[in-house]
Amino acid sequence: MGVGAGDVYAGRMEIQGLPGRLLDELGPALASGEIPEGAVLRGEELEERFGVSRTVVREAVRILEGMRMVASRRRVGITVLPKSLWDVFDPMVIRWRLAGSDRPAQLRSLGSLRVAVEPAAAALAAVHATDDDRRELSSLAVELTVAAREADLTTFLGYDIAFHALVLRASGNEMFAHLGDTVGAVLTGRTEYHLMPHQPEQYAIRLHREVADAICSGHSDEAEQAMRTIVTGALEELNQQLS
Amino acid sequence: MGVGAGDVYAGRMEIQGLPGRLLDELGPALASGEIPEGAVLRGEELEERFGVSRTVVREAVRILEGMRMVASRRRVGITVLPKSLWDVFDPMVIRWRLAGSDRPAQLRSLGSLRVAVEPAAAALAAVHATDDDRRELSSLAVELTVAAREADLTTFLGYDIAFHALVLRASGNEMFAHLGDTVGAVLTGRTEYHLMPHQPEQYAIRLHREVADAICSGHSDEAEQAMRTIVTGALEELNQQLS
DNA sequence: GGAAACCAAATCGTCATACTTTTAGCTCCC
DNA sequence: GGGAGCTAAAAGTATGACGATTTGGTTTCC
Repeated sequence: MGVGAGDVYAGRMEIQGLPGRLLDELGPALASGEIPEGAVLRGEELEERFGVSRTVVREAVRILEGMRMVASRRRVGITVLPKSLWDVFDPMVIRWRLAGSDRPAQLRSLGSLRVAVEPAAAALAAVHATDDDRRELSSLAVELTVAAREADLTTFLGYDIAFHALVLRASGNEMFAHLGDTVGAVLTGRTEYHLMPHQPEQYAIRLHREVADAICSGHSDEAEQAMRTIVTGALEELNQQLS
Repeated sequence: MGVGAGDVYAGRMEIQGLPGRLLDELGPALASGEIPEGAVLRGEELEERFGVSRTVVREAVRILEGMRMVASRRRVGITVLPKSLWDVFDPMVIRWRLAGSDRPAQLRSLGSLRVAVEPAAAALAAVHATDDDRRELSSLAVELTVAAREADLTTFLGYDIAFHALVLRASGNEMFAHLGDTVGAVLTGRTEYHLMPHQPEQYAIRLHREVADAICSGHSDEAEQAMRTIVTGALEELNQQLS
């Protein structure tokens, strides 16, 4: 059912166990700047602070190290690296930053990224989408329209996310496809923060149907243009609302 | 000296110690498909195979888990997740894939990504670049030209990487900036595999100077167009060479 | 004979501890 | 004052023990 294949691994997106819970504390603290760049933590300190064993702390720190958020050095401790080095494409990092104080910066960055990527993805999708993709896309465009008419924000959000994720996936480019979740996070964040527009909704909806139609009929340029209008519009609204 | 700030942390891109060495073995093995999707490893097995302790294996596995390449489950073992779930933006994953059997796919994906992102970055850079950025860019364009004329491939590669990284950084978008290393990896991979063109070189060089000039004089559209020509050209050549 | 409940083994998860290695920073000597 | 060497602090690694959980077979009851 639904969009993706491989639900076998669903819900496995988070790190499990105690290290996971530690990350849920540390990640946001780092992203919010509560623990600032350059700060130095000691493993033992973390053990005490969170009441977990060395093993757990070390594994959590290793993961943060994998995201290039910290570096652990002997005789020094665990240093918080400058944000410019962080793996800003890592879904966890994105979520943490969206939840924290640099949500505006994160939303702006993601907005520009969407403007760059989604039109290209739409163009590729018009060429590479499978028949199933095209069917699903049409269907989503319709359900999107219905949900919008009924002003059902939650349902609408779900379909909107699914729509954009599908376009990205249908592009046939694995890297674009991977941005599906990221875009989903943006859309969710936007809704949560009531940054959704009310007026231009209708226009945006029509553009979504346009994208779907263009992709279905293989019109690359058209799909690209319509998608570009959607995402540039979203970015402009964003910049406006973040004043 | 040179491009970036913060050389304090230079060379800290790799995971340190035994877990790092384990990753150097496991990562490529996973990326190449030598250990296929769905395969199940046992921690103890890895301990023996690499002659390291549980601690080390667990930390390495945690990192792989952070990249969503594997999932560890009780009573089951360490399962290799489908490639579609891998954090395909993680620099390590990219390097492993570029070194392994799906280099072609990886290069194609990255090629498309560049086509989407770099023109947008160039356009933004024309607006947001600092004076220093602009000076550096001009200078790089010149050195690029010189190195090309002297047919010094290694030097040329270095400047080329620096050039594209600088444009991405000067865009003022942290996510674009972060793709600098990635693009660098592509360019390096392309050179290593003798996928560099010989004939259109001159044209490409001129385009680089055009990009630099446009950015320096704040001509967004011009910069975007010239950059688009560069990257679409690169992508076409790539597709051709990978037949 | 089949289905539901149960049990046991396998494997990861966590903890505690001991030992090793690295290295920042101090001391002491020249 | 500067450099060689010492010291101690912190992470890195190894190991043993136990806990938690999931799977899959086995038993039991209808």
